[in-house]
Amino acid sequence: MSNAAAESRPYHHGDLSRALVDAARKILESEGPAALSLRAVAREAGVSPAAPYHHFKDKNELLEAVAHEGWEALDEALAKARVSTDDKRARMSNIGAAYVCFARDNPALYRVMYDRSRDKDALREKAKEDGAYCQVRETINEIGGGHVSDIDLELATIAAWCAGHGLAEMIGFKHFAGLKAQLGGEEAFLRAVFEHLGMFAKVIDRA
Amino acid sequence: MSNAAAESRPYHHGDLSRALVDAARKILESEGPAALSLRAVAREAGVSPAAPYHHFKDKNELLEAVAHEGWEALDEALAKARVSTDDKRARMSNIGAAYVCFARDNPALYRVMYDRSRDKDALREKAKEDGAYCQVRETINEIGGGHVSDIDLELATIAAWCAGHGLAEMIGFKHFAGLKAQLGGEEAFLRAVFEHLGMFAKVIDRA
DNA sequence: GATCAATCTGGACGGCGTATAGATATCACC
DNA sequence: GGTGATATCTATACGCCGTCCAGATTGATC
Repeated sequence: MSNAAAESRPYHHGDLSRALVDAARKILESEGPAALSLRAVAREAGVSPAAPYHHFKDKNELLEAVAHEGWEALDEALAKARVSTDDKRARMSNIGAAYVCFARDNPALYRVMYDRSRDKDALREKAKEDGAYCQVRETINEIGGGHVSDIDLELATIAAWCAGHGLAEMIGFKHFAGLKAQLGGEEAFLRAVFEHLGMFAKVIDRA
Repeated sequence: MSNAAAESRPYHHGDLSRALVDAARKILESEGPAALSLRAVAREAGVSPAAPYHHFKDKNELLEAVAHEGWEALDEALAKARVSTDDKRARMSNIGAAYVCFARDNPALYRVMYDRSRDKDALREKAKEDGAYCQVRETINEIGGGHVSDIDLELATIAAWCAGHGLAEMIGFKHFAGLKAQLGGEEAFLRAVFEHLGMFAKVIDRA
């Protein structure tokens, strides 16, 4: 079932860059980040180890493409959470839960996304303009009724993002298993932690 | 200056495992995590590529030893911050700042520490018993005047840890440079974010 | 239909983690 | 104090990795 294109593939693939990104995501999901070598991706796509170099400068650029799609998927997940309710506070909580659940459900992809960000010392530019980061900021702004100063808005967004990321990285830790059971599941645990963070307390209390 | 032991070293090193860990930390600081290969560590220590295998089962076990020392250093940094003031709330804030500053000042080491934790799906055991994690919990308990329920105490500690870790991972992002300047430095930025987190609001407000 | 650029293959290079066999030093015991 | 067992280190080798290059194959252009 793997190596799908091996039989009777024409010499020119047609859309190899697309196939390579798909192959990379497939390997990422099924075998984890450690198994994600350029050669393995090429194998999965049914081409020689050197073929990817006609579509990506190097391995890093391929991973960048994978990460890019990850950010888009995250944008979508947050957008869905954002329109899930009319209650402003619940909306914020839902976004937080959606963020962490995305990381939990796509751990390898999430890892690649952040590893690429770290190398550039930046969140993806698009996320800042109109993506996930911006959605969080806009939601906080709504909660604050539009009266929040620019600097507070930025700080609150950063605080929310940091809290979400921190929780996302640790949600899988075995250490938390007992607590999750005690609270009635992972989602309940998640919201309890958010509550303890007094998430965005400064902005919310002012609203 | 590197490869210090190359000249006239006896056939038996004396304390190679110690030297290997030191070499690893040196490479980590000067060249970053990507350059940290077992072979490079052996070169730095002046031994053959196979020598480390008499002291560590594999590369992973060497990194585990490096991470272990990292956690000890973090414990120490937090302990120092914890006795820095009598004001309970300021103490919490100082611990948070100390945590993030540790990550900022030892980025490569911090990365190794967490990468090892992730592979085990757990924070280091010792941290949970009497290390950094426990120090945070104890401080939160002090703030709460000892009246905080076990479950709330655990949740608050997790919340604090997640927030600290999230901020630690992002403190270096270029995106924040303008905001840092506007607020008068990194530490001011850091405390502003903490404030927006309404850090440990639930416990603090109950105190 | 000839030419040219794009795409893919095969083979090569050095570096990696790791395994094995053999050399050498240390130490325990007679 | 010699002798052997044992711990430590070296030399060498294997397969995998990322990457590069020369050459084969293809599709597009005139």
